[in-house]
Amino acid sequence: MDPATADRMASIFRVLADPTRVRILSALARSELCVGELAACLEMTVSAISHQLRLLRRMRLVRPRREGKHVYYALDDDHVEKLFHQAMEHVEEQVEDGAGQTEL
Amino acid sequence: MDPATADRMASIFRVLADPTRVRILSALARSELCVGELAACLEMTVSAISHQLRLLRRMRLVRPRREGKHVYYALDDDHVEKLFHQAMEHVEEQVEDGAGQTEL
DNA sequence: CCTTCAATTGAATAGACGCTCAAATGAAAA
DNA sequence: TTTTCATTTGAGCGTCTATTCAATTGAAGG
Repeated sequence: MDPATADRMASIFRVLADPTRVRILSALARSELCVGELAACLEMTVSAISHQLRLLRRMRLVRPRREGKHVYYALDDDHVEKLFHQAMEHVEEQVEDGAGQTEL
Repeated sequence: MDPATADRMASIFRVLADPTRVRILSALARSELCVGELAACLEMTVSAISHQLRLLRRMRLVRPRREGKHVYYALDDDHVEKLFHQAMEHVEEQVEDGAGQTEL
């Protein structure tokens, strides 16, 4: 695999390599939410969430929709949801095995 | 999703969130290779490769096999190969779309 | 036993990343 | 227009991480 392709691959995974982003996507998988709701839901600052949403927007994983003073976000990528669920199964299997630790 | 689960999910993705590790796994997907061969193949130092292999070993994604003075590595996780290929498709689609940039 | 050589390891460095805080947007309401 | 309020943005900071370099390990061969 050429380095450029490897970079793109890594970029995809890097987006999902952060607990906050994972939780955001997980929450949006249940229902559309605005920034404030997401922040409350994850018990984090609005600013922190907004920063992460910027990344997710840039990667086309979420889509914003303005409604009055609120901006509602929704998932925007089927592939990611698939990746997500497959990783979920992987995690569950690892937990059963007592394999791969959380630490890197 | 609870924070602990999100952490485990993120850990899975973090392993694949590095170009070097992606290239290592990609190379091993074609054939078993020893550390020196991998280093030559990726044009990187043996040390750098070895450090990465340690992570991959710890996560049970690769398996070492000693043969004389050489240590041969092979893939050790079906799930990862699936994740890998799905992400590959995702990358290809994004490239077509001209969507999500490599930059974060 | 001593040498050789592939691989591993540890310390150090440089760069990337996530969060916080404060300031700025911008759309809607008054 | 002016105010309000959700969201966005930029700078700063602490942390994490990938690579390098040097030293070490450990198995095979002389």
